[in-house]
Formats: sequence, structure tokens, C-alpha cells
Amino acid sequence: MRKVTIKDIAKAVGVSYSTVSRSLSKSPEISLETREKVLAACREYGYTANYVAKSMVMGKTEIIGLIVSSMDNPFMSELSDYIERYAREKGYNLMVCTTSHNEKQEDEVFRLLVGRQVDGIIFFPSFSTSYDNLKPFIDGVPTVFMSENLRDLPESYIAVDNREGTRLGTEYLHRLNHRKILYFGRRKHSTTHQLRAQGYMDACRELGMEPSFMDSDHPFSSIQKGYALARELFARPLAYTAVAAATDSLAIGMLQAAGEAGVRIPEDLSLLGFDDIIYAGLPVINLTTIRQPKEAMATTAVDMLLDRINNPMTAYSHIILAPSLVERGSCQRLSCQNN
Amino acid sequence: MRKVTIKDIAKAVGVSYSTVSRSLSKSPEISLETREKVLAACREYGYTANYVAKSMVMGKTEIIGLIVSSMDNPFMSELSDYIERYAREKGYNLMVCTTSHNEKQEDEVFRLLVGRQVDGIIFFPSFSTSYDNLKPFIDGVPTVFMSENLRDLPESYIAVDNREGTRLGTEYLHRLNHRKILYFGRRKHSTTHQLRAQGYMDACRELGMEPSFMDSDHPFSSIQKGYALARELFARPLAYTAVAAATDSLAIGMLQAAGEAGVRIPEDLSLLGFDDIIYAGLPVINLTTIRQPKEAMATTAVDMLLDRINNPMTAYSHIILAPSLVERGSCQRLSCQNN
DNA sequence: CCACCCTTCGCAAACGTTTCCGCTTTTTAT
DNA sequence: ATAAAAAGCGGAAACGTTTGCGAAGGGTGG
Repeated sequence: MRKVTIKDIAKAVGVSYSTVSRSLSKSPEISLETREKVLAACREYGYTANYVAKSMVMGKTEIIGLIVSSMDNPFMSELSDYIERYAREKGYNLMVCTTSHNEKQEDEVFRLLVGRQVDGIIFFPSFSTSYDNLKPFIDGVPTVFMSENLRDLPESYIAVDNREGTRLGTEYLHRLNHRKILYFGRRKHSTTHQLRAQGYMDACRELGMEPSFMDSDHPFSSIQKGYALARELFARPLAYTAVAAATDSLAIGMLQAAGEAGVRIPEDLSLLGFDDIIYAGLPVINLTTIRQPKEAMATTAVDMLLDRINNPMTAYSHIILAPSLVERGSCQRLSCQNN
Repeated sequence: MRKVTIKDIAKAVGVSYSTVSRSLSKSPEISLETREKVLAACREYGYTANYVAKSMVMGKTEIIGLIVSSMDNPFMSELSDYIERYAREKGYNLMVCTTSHNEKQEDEVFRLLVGRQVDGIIFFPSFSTSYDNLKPFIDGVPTVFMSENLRDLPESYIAVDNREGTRLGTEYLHRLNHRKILYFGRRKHSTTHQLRAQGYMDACRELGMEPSFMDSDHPFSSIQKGYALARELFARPLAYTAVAAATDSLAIGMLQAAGEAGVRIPEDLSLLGFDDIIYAGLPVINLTTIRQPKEAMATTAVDMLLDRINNPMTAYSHIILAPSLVERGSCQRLSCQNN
């Protein structure tokens, strides 16, 4: 059951195996006649070219590595989906590694991928730490970061304009007559979240509101965390009329706690998310949120990476995409006397 | 910026490159002294072994291919997450290909993966068609199917007991005094769904109920489809007290339509899902459902595959896992007079 | 009819490893 | 002390491709 190689085809047709290779790679210097004999033999024997051998001589694998924290976040899985599709369209396959929000894992899979000789890496870093032990490897492989978390590293990155996103959202809530808005999410460990908090503060300053925060030490956003935090919040009398959450997951967690606490959304409290994950659009959830342009982020990231792969001398590029507000049902205009 | 190879290390240390290779692969026939010199040089020069070269001589890549329809289904993304983690734990990397429920794509990526020389493939087929043009390739690579859709093919597969799942669920609804239960989902194109429908019919026969179905031609389950179908259903007076949906996605779509139509779940209609995707557990959704043991399915699939990779002569194995009922809030006991 | 060019193909090197085989050199046993 | 065994290492083949170079053959122009 040995696999059939180019040499088997050559022997079958009665030509040298370089001729077979050339026939397959539409090189012009092969007569139509022999080429067709070769192709026929390939079909007959079920020949499939060995990519690893090809990779070795060509010096490229046409594989791109993808490093993400986990697929259990719908934002990540949607994005990976777009990335995989677009990359394959461009002739590249995807090798996916998850890190479980573990910095040591991030390090480990990065080296693993360079050992695998991937042509490039798309990397969603979970943190904004130094990544010192990544630096020796980082310029061995073209990399594009899908966040501003590592924007000090000399590499390309692409991200949504997080600061503008929350600014936009806060402004929107203000237009709805809200004056007491809570920012619900973390501000540490990650530039992404610092920027989101910044945008909120910017808007507060512009509009003359007092910023207030609810945070936790836990470095990640999840429904569970949002739920736990919101329970604390609802245990005391409500001091806010609106909440700007740092992520949709946090917002959905709060939604759940609100249901249990008898807090009605949006009648008692307006709730704004961030990301526009697919479940935000579910009518039962119906979350007004700040949208990240996921498909554009995915295709642009791949294009940036391919660009760096094909022209290694080009400079790094940094692309920031515009967020947008998608209005659904979780935010309500406040009548003025309620203020 | 050429990559540093084993020969560079050899030259640096002053030994032959076979010695370097042996030092790295903890072969016993190298003195401690030289081994340490080699390791030191590797660190200094930042050497990482080239897996593609290694793959070629070893005749294996330690990559396993994963073929799924799409990651936008949370069931799939959760499963892939488990698979990726467990596979890497076992020393394998994952190459993911999506097919967009397209049979031609399934074919194409399968061949692509064998060209990539993956050691094995985990494949979620979307259909139960013949896969004739797959057959010549299928015994070139160990494969395990994660569904019974292709159970006639001479290959291993693993799946949940779909038939038992819906039987269980229907029985449960019957215990809740429901006698008019609608089966909401497709029955064609896929053995998986035929089996689910079967289980429902089995229970109906056992319990003396008349089966009824609502279906559509569209071959896939999605929230959108469930929504559209349910709208039709709710446009007429309700003839059922309970619905057994073929998937959570369909159920969630129905949930949405119910909200719009003023049908209260579970007061007016009990709703049962299938899969237990992560969003079924959200309080705002709170769907009672039949659970597929996702983590067990993932790890078992990987184990089955590795077993076939390591012992090519072993027979195919077929594993069917037990589903379980998870009770949440979408089903209600019917008081008898309502019947 | 000869020289030259173009077409078509074969040979062999190269990619970076692992591993078998064999050669020294050292250790052990007698 | 000597023979045998063991330890430590180098040489080279092999994995399956691509591709530069050279060679043979046929065709064309003078």
C-alpha cells in the first residue's frame, strides 16, 4: 500500500520523472502528446503530488498558522471561519493552534509553527505583555497580529478602532438621554481593553459625564464572568441608567443576571455590547452593540500576511478598521424626567 | 536571513551533522559532553528543527486533517476546540478545512489533505451520498467519520446514538403529559437526521401517539431556517402542545418566532432541542435538550484515529455514545385537562 | 547539404532531516 | 597482556519533489 510517487508514473509512461513533474506543472517545454499520457497515468494510478516533498524544495509550505485563544468564543470562531475560507481561496491551508489564554502556550505554539515551516502566522495575542521570548522567532516568520495588544512589536497588525467604538457607543447612549453610564469590563492586561475604556472616558469628558467602572481581576471576558459581576451589581440599588459593556459576552452574562434579578432590559437599564457576535442578533438577546467588521478583518489580515510573505522587504503596515453601531432592542431612550 | 539548519550547528560545534541529529533525538549513543555542546549551540543560534524535512524521511507528518462544514455552528466549533487540544496533547497538529456544506468541496479538501500527507483525517460528512469519488482515496489515509452518515463505508466512525436521543426526548415529553408532539426537522439527505426522526417515531409507536412532521427542503439546520419554518407554523392555530426539534439551532430559531408570534415557551408550547450547544444553556434561552457528549466524542475520535494510524491492520471500529437529557426551562408538564 | 536553432526530454543536484553501517577508540573480560 | 565487546562518532543513502543544464533530434534558412 505504498503511496504512488512521481517515479511510478514515470516508469509506467516510460519517461523520466522530471518529465512527469514538468507535465504536471504546466511547463511549456513538454509536448502535448507526452503530457496527456502522463496525465492519463496519473488518473489511472490515483497519483496525488506529495506536498511535503514539494515544500522542501520550494522552500515554502503554503500553510499559514493561526494562533487563537480558543474557539469557544463565537467571535473567534466566526473570524477563523472567514480566515480559513479566504486563505484557502488564495491557495493556503490553515494550521490552527489554541492557547487557552495561556502565555506559555502562546510561546510554545508559535515555535511549533515555525518548526512546521508555515509561511506566515496570524496571531491573536491574549495579552499585552512583553513577549520577550517570542522576539527571537518573530522575525523568522511573517506575522500579522489581529489586535493592538502587541503594537510595540515591529510587526504588522490589524484591529478595529476600539477607542472609537466605545466612544461612539457612549455618545449614542448620551443621545438617548443617559447621563449615568457604567463601563462594564476590564481595563488591564490588554491594550484592546485599555483602548475601549479610553474611548468611554473620552466621550464622558467630551459630554461632561462622570465615568464609572466595574471591573474584575479576571483577565478574560466570558458570559460567566459577566453574570457573576452583574449579580454583584444588581445586589445593590441601581445607580445607573445604562451600561456599556466591553464585550458582547459580558453583556449577555449581564442579561442573564438581569433576568434573575428582575431588572428589565431596556426598560430599567439600557445595555450596550461590543463585537456583534452572532448571538447578539438573536431576538431573545437582541443586543444593541458595536460591530467589528469580522469578514473585512479576516480578509485584510490574510492579504496583509500574503503581502509580507511575497515581498519580505516591505514595511510593516498597521490597519485600523472602523466600528459601527448596530441598533437593536437593548437600549432605550430615556424620558427626561427620569434623569 | 537563511534559516539555521542542523548543518550550521554541526559546523559550529565541530561534529558531523548526524551527531547533532542524534543529540537532539535523545539517542543513547552520544556522550553527555558532546550532547551538551550541541544543545548549547542550538540555543545560541536559535535552531528549530525543520518538521517538513523530518516528515519526509519519517514518512509521517504528525498532522491530522479535520474536515467540517463550517465553524459558524457552535456545535462544530466546540467540538473542533476539543479535538485540537487533545490532538496537540498527543503530539499532533490540526489542519482544518471547511466545506460550506458543499459536496464538491468535501471531495476537494479530502484530496488536498492526502496531498498534504496528513497522517489521518477526522471527517464530519454533511451528507449521506455515495462519495464515489472519495473511495479511491479513502483507504490511502486512516479516517474516522464523526457521524453515521457514511456508515456503509468501510471505515471507523463515532457518533452519538441519535435514534435513542430523540426516543428519550419524546418519551420525556410524553411523561410530561404531552400527546400531540411535532417533530421539527429534516428527514432526508443525512442518516443522522433519519435516525433522529426514527427515534421519534419509535417512541410514538411505543406510546401510542400519532407522529407528525414539519420539514423543509433545505438540507441544513440553522437558526434562520428554524425561524422561517416556525413562522409558518405559528401562522395557523397551534395543533400541538410540544415540539421536538432536530437541532438546538432549529429550536432557537423557533424560540425567536414564538416570541414574535406571542407564543409563550413553555406555557403555550414545550420545546425540546438536540445537541446542547453552549447557547442552549443561556438563561435567556434556557433550552431543555438532548445532550451530545462533545468532549468524549472529540477525544474518542482522536484516540480511534491514532489507533488506526499506529496499527494499520486493526479492524474498523464503530462507537456509539449515549445521549442524555438535560432539563432546563423550555418544557413544561401539561395539566391533564389541557389535553 | 551544412550549420544553426528550437523543441523536447533526461540527468543530477538540492532541500534538511533520520538512520544504517562501519570505523576508531576505549573499556571490559580473560 | 591480548582479544573481544562496547561506546562514540562520521559517511552516505534515502524520503519525493523541482529545476538548471546539457544532449539529442528535428526543422529551417542559407
